[in-house]
Amino acid sequence: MERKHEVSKAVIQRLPRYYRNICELKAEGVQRISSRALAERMGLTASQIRQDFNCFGGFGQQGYGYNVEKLKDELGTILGLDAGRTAILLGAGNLGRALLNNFDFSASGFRLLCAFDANPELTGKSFGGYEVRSSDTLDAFLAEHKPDAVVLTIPRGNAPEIARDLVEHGVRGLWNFTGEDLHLEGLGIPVENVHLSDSMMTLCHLIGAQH
Amino acid sequence: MERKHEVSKAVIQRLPRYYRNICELKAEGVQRISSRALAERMGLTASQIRQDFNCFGGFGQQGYGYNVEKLKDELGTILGLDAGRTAILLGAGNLGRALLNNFDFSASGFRLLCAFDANPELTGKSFGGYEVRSSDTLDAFLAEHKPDAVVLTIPRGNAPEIARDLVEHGVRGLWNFTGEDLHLEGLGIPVENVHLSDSMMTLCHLIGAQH
DNA sequence: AATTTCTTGTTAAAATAATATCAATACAAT
DNA sequence: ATTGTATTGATATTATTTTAACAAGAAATT
Repeated sequence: MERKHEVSKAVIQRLPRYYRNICELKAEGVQRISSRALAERMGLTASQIRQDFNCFGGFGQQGYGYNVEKLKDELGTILGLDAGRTAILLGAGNLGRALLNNFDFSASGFRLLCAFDANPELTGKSFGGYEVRSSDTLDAFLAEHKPDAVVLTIPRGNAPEIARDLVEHGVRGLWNFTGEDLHLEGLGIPVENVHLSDSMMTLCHLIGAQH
Repeated sequence: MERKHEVSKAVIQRLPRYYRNICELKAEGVQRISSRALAERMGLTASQIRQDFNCFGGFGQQGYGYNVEKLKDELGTILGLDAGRTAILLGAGNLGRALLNNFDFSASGFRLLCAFDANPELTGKSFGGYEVRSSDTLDAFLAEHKPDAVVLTIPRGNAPEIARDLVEHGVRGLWNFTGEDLHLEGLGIPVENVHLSDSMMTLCHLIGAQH
């Protein structure tokens, strides 16, 4: 369960995909699976799967494979999905509201507390069951509820300053949709910079690179 | 300009980020930039940037650096943004409509032609200026307009069958939001499987791994 | 109970990716 | 013009990641 050295970013980024596939297997009623079968399903090598899992201590059994139920729990714990983390959303524009209305935060390990927006017309309204509050009340809220993460859906521009301010108020992670890459690793604060267009551009390139 | 060997996936996936930063530099009025300055800005090493660019033939100049305008054009061409690719969107549910209304397809190299949905109530309506047509007319449309890519925003379930069918009708790439990973590399068809939740789960883990 | 078949965890090897180094050369300054 | 400075592209080195190999051990079979 305890990691020996530091686990590489490459491994970490494969964890959600493992988790997804294991959840699917469980839903399909599968009770056990071998690294080989999982590899075939996911398009990886069995070796890589075993080595990845072993970064966190082996939870398989020789001659048997991996118990799906146990594996799901282990991966969930490693991902911290059961750690009861909380988050708020900052910026209830089009993108922010789309997330509020449609994204399942709890499935990603976060309880979303509420949203904030500077536009007074939005104050008091709700989207997806989440209340939008005035940005004026943000600092007080942070001090009182100490959310772990902030979903940044504000327009770009002063995102870096706002991010720094949030971190100074105790925020421990950012899910950044502003389009402006934020780098707070120096402060030890993880940031996930989301750029939907990147994958579409990659696709554009790969279509051209065909044949 | 011509690549020597096969360019690795790691390099390809950095291209959109390079392109973004170069666009920002151009917007800032910067006319030239050295690999060192760009590295500092992006949090990479100068060596990596030079090696990445050189995968496609060096477009820098010794003692000078890279001309921002030229670099933008080169990266744009490599990404195929100027190749005039076309796409359609399949599935005008919440997510599909959010994309139609808000996503800038042209900035990612695609001209979106229209959307399709099986729900007759949506037929004829428009979102973000894109018309929703009946799924019944899809095959005829594919045959006539031969779009390069399909944005898959249908519910999961029969996504694999639909994907295969699209490919048989000439579609050359998929931007897949169904939640079910598709693997058509065997057919030589690139697929970008999008899982927004993956980055949020990664963040959840990283917050727990702090200190 | 003995034997065979699986399958893991671990170690070793190979492949890949990132970084450092440096000669070549363009620009800038004098 | 000459010298000094800056910076690339290429090569070499180092680090990381992936894959392969295999002993150890569990389950299934006879």
